[in-house]
Amino acid sequence: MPLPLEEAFDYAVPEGMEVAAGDHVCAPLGSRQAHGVVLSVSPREGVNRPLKPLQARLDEPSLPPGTLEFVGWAAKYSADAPGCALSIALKGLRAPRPRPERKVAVTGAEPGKLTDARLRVLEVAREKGPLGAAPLARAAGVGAAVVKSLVEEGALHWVAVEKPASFPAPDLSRPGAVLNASQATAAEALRALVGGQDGRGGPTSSALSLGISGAGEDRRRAESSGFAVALLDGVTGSGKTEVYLEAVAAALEADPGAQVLVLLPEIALTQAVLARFKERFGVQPAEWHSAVSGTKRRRVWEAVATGRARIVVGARSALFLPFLKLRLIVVDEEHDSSYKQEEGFIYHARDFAVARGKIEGAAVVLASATPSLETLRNAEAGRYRWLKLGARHGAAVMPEVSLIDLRETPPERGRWLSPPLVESMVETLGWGEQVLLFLNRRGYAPVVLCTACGEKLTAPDTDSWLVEHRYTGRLVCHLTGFSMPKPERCPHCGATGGLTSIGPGVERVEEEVRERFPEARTAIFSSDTVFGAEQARAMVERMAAGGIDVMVATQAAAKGHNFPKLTLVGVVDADLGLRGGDLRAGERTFQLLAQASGRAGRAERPGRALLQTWMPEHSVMQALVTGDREAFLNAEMFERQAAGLPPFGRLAALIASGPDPEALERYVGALAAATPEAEGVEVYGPADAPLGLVRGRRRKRFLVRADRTVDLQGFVNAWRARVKAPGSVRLTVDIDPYSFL
DNA sequence: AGCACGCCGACT
DNA sequence: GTCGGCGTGCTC
Repeated sequence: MPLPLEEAFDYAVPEGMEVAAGDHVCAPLGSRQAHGVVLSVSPREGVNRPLKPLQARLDEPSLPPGTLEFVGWAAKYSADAPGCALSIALKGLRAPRPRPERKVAVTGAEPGKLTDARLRVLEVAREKGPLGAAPLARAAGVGAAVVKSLVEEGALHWVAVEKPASFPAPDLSRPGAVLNASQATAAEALRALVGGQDGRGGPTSSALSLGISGAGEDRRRAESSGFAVALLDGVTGSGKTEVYLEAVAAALEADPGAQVLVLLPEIALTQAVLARFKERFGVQPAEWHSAVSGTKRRRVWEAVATGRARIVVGARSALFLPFLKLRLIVVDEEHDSSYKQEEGFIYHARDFAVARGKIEGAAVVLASATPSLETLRNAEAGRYRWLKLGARHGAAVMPEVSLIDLRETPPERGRWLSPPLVESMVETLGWGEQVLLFLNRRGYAPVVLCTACGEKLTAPDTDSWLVEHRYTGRLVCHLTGFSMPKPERCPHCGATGGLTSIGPGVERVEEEVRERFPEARTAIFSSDTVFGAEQARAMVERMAAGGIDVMVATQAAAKGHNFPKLTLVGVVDADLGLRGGDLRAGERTFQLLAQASGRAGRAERPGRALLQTWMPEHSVMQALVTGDREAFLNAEMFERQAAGLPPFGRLAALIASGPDPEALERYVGALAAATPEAEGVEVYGPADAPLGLVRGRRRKRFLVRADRTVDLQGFVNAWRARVKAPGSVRLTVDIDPYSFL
């Protein structure tokens, strides 16, 4: 059942009902009927307890065996209920069925009187098959009344016609893009990988220690299949997309039933990306992400389950679609942290893509300009094929990156742009070129402080600062979405006029730009100013066409766009991601800044990137300046290895939360006391979670570090089973945590 | 998840 | 004295 139940339930199959694994059924559950999926059917032996009978078999496309296996694996890996994973896989079925169209068709019966008009209608209807009443009348050149009367007299009748789903087959005869030598080599390697001439049976269970082990049959299936993983590693603009499109083509050519999944970070899923697929294969790929809703969602789900949709482009949850014959998964921007689902059923789509590839016997291509340490480690160890793309496509060169030491040249009080950055902006704008100022912070100011009492404003039920948005005049909690108008007086001490905005957000930086450059045309690109793909496209087009001189942007604009006249990227606060000391801070900052810097000078003009920092000697900053990714990664790897942290060790976070502080404290204490002793495992905590209060619930947190050889999920499950949580306390397990909030 | 059961505050 | 609030527990 797609419900948060610990296990699958057993039911009796009533006489005369045929069901098989993967079939959808309706089953009694307590006092109601629930939708479920058959996991397996076996003779009723040794079941003493009475079983309720299934109520009905539902007419829906069955879940293919690979999907079923993947769902089970996913639940085990995430240490969560199987029903939670299943629920994601069935998301497409919860949408309404497309309403069949009402059309008229001939019955064969003669109408009472056969006029010319009637004759024409019947002829058209006979020739063209079922048509809507209005189109039929139009085609026959008669009024609607003629059709209506023919229906009344029984010569025509209404039929329900399913709208034909439009998932036309891709056109594989189209030529691919012209590739440079480096691209061609990589494309060839990928073609071999998915075409099967090479790499069959490649890395198996050792590839990931994702723990797909065991059952002899699975292993045989995986080994005889096309499972193999490749890392497509190339700087921004090196043309990774063209390369993996060749892998897509190869997979589709190799087998007329083959399906391909391309995963993208949600914000990268724009019309522009879909257009590239359309250009390459002549058809629009099936699209799957949170904004695809209603009947469209169901159509895509059904088309995937029946094999009609051959190319699916989607966000992380597309990984749970019921593919019949998945042969290739591409994970673009594999390092992107938005692949980590942090709420509800917790998973990392990149890791799960590799697992699904193994289960389905599909090739997996991970593409990035700044691969994650996890992936690099696998590539270095030879478990993934490592394909490196060389220089940038076309004539452009990488921008020159330099640091602005804020200790030496700080901005004036209340300003955020340092003199050297301003000077460079003057130059760039003087040449008629564009500037992108990058600050990964929405709104006007991240903190509002009362100068009378010193209180920083927070939401009533959550411990994170309220962010001031001047554009809307509201204070917003970016964690929960809570918002309120900016008050006149301090909610804490009641003083008026003491509320001060602390620190910069994109709105405030844009304000400074307007003050300094009154002539410049400015724009803010963030999720608060740009809603949806349509507006994003419009903004990108305006920038590309030169309609904006200075764009101030959050990471919403850090990737994927090509602005030929953009030659200066200024990073307002390069240190931003390094504060807070989480495991991947350095790595993430490097990735983000490398992306942002890579925006400058993509065409024939050389670009510059200026990074404002308080710690220019930090290894992240040095790596960005020297362009020595290798050295930075080596240092980072060394530190992780020494500490036994990912990718050399494994982590799990346990977060207990509840409204009653005492009950929570008692439970967490009992858990701590019950920590199992295990070789190669350390448990830290309980500590107050960094945001101790969220949505009125107190939170406490444990962190488990384990050696790679340890069964981490087994440890966590055994541990939590020792202490029963009171009803009011919830325990969330996050395997491989990314966010440390 | 949904639904029932159960135990405490504002109504007739 | 009852309606209904949601906190708690169960569903093969």
